[in-house]
Amino acid sequence: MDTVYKTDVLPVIRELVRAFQAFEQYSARHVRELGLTPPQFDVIATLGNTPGMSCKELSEKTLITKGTLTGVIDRLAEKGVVTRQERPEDRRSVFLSLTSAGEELFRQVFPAHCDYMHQAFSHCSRDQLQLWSNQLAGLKAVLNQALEKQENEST
Amino acid sequence: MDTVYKTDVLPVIRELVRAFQAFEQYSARHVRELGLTPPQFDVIATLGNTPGMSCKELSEKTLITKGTLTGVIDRLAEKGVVTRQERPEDRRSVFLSLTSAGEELFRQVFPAHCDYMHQAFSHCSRDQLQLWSNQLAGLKAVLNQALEKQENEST
DNA sequence: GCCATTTAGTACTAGTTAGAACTAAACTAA
DNA sequence: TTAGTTTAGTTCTAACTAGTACTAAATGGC
Repeated sequence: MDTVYKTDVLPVIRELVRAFQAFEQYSARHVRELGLTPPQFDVIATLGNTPGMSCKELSEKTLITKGTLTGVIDRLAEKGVVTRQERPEDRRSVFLSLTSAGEELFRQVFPAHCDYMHQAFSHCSRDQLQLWSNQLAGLKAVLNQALEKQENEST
Repeated sequence: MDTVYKTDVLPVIRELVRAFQAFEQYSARHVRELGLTPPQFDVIATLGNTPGMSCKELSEKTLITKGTLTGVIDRLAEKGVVTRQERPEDRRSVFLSLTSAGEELFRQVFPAHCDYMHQAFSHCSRDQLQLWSNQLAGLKAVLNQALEKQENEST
């Protein structure tokens, strides 16, 4: 194992942040044209093609924290695309699902956005895409490991 | 060039978002312990070791939009770590720089955070870090190219 | 059964975000 | 010069964000 110098770490971070921000800008532009915010799209995409799920489960899948999710769901409920239902088996929990208008919206918006994202990568080879997803998975794992270690140390 | 299927694109995006969020969480935890928010740290790190710069230049380097930057600078000015000065040669522009307290803070906080980030990658080889930064630069370039194309089409 | 703890979701705060409208200053072309 | 345009920064709005505190319900140990 070679020694890691600080000059090697900063470029990784800089490029990660820059790549993410480029993705965010490109993606958000289209999502906003569709009349949604990125977190709202995220929720609709996650609830689509499922019977529904709890707030907690949705939070884990979208990586939106529960405090934030309350507000996002509020606004989607106002638009009439998501409903909250009580769950008799656990009365603390809320069952979230798309309304029929929500399903309709999902069918419109989700494939359109996938196509849009797909366009950005139309000139990339499958091998390149494979390499990116593998390398990013590795980077993610390293960071999550560091995060876990940090969490254990702080207790 | 192989045909790119949609199933190849989504994993790249998912892993990019997950990797970025893992970084954000890990990094922000330390920044908050230092009494700063991530954008505030970003500004101090960018102004450190420079004579200062305009709002526009700072905005370009940190990727914080000008509207947001006004508020971030307001709060840093209240803390007494950043100052706004007029520029005689262009009275529309503002010259931002660290105060001596700001310089002091920079010298404390910047190396500490670099060390902290460095820890996360202590078990990675230099080759791995090189590969990540190269691959991320490539991914960023593809996304920025798509973004530019989009901007030209919408005019 | 009862108390302590955990869990699910909401409420609240300070700060960040993008985008659009706005003000003032600088530039540019006729 | 003078009108039109561009540029720098601020202001404003709606929405998101993490973190913390809170309420109510469920669970676990005794």
